[in-house]
Amino acid sequence: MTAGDVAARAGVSISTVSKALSGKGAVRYETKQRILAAARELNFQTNQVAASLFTGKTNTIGVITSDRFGRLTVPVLLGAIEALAEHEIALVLCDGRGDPIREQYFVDSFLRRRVDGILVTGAGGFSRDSLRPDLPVPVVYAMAWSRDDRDTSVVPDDGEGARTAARHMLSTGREQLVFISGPQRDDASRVRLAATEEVLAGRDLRLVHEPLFGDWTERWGRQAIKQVLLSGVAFDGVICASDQIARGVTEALREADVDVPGAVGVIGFDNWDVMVEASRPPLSTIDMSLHEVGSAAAEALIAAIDTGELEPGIRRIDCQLVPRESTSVA
Amino acid sequence: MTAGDVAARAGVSISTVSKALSGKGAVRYETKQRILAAARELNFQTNQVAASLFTGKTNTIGVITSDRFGRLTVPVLLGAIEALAEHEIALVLCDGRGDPIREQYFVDSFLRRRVDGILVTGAGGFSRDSLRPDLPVPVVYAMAWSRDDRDTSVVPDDGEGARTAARHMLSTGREQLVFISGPQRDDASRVRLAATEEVLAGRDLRLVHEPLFGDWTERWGRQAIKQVLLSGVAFDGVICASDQIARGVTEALREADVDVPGAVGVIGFDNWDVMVEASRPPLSTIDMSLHEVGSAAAEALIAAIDTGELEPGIRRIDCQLVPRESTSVA
DNA sequence: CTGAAAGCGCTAACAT
DNA sequence: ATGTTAGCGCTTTCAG
Repeated sequence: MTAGDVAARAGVSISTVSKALSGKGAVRYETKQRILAAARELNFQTNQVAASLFTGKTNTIGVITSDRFGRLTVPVLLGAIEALAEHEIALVLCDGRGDPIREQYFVDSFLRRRVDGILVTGAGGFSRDSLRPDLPVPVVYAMAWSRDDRDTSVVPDDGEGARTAARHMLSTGREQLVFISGPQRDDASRVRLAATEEVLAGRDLRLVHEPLFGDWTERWGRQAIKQVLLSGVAFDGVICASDQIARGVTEALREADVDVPGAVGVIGFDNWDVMVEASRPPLSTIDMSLHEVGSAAAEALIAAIDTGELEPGIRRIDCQLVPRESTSVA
Repeated sequence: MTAGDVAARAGVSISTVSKALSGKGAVRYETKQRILAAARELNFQTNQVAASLFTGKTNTIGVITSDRFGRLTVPVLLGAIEALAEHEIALVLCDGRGDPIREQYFVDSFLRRRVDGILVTGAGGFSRDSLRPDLPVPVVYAMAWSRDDRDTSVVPDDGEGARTAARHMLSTGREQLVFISGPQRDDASRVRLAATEEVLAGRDLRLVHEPLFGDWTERWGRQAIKQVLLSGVAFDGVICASDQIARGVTEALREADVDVPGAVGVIGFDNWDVMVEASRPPLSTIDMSLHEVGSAAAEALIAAIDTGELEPGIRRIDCQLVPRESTSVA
């Protein structure tokens, strides 16, 4: 089933078929109808492989993920898929598992497939090595930014998100704040702490308890807040660097008969539906706009493919405050 | 950068380069080394597009998902990716959103791209319409099975999983069982209930409370078990059709001072780490072997591509009992 | 063992 | 407005 078959059936030449189907050449209306009809009858679908060989464009981009589609990666991917779909660009996916050897292998495979560009996604809150210098196609990093500043990366604006969270606490009248996060070594922890302290400092305030670093788990959230309760320090708000931690905190407070949000407000980070909605009360949180991170990264890639221009540096996407009951005021 | 450049540099013809690089023709050792060296120096990567045009194979399969990479789809996809990667097959992904029009559009796009096969994934526990009759490439359905019995589908063996759960309850000495599930209209609910009742019947037992149907949420789990507690019926085990429900149940029992697993055992379904581990106590559950569902579906597709043979019908993959504290016996 | 030649199915100048 | 032609970069007979 080739354009030749359609041509024969419509009684025209192959190039006329090409013009009619692509809409790019001048073809008489009537002829075009005849060709379209023939194509439909034969169930003809243009062979994109052949077209790509000629044009040099595959309308395909390669995506290499390093964290096995973690919870954060999936929305990013969906945002990218959606943006790409609008440009009729497909995406071939592979799982680098954060292993540079595997990554290089897949990059080669992408190059052989002549993808038009490469998108690299990773877990949030981490930087990563550049994929490879001198790649013949544009590359954009999403979530995990490249440490090479000639590369282009798109990430959520973590710092601003954390500042928004802190401001929200203050604006709901809470000034005795506690900060609980994941591992101290994670960039996300440090950035969010710094942002929190910055906002407090702007009001001549400080955290009432030294920042608590642990894991990104509910269990740690429970444990950390118990520690704070035991310390006896007075507090009326808890800023958590993830929804899982916030849920653990909320649960432990509930069990200690501390009223949330009455006595203590709690805010999380992520807007992860499962955590946020199942929590009692539902959690206020910061949404990282992951979908938009993905679509912005894809748009940048598409633009780079079209124009050859790719602005280097890190682009930060705004986070959104999502207020729910855990910080509401009576 | 083409095979011609490599040929020139190595002082041989293009066809010799092709043979040397593909390893398919007879080339003198020494010549081959020279060609390999030239290719390396020029950073040459075979143009797969051109190769595909000739061979008619793209080593690519199309994946169309209907539930936007839900929690269940991701592991399936990873299983498939892994299996495909071993055969150097790439996967192009698109998101049908369960919309037949979109799906047909993407199928056409796959056909134009000359994918070698199509994998259709969906949410678990549902059947779905066949993609399209008379597709020129093999199609395999994963998780959501096709209602057309000429199609090939791979799904977790839900029924057997539920029977395993019920048997586990009995074997840990619990006979007064309650069953809590999601919506009654979902196949998953009905299959799991039937399986549970079947196992009980085999021991001349029945559920001590009529089965409870609601949503797949923690909230529903809490609410349902409260209802059971209020009814005053004596029970020593709760079979939940999802981990989220099980977590809600466990939480509510804890708050009602019912000891789990001492007084009541609780088992879930899914083995969703976040739910299962954060629960107090950690949940026993049924693992649906999603990774294997994905890899089995991919293997079937690969075999079909190679041989043209695709055994129709529904293949069920075994589920695994994962015992944890919520059903342990002292 | 190596090379010349004929396409794979399409697109885009360039004629007509 | 339509057709002719010359490739895109590769693989694979088929000669030498």
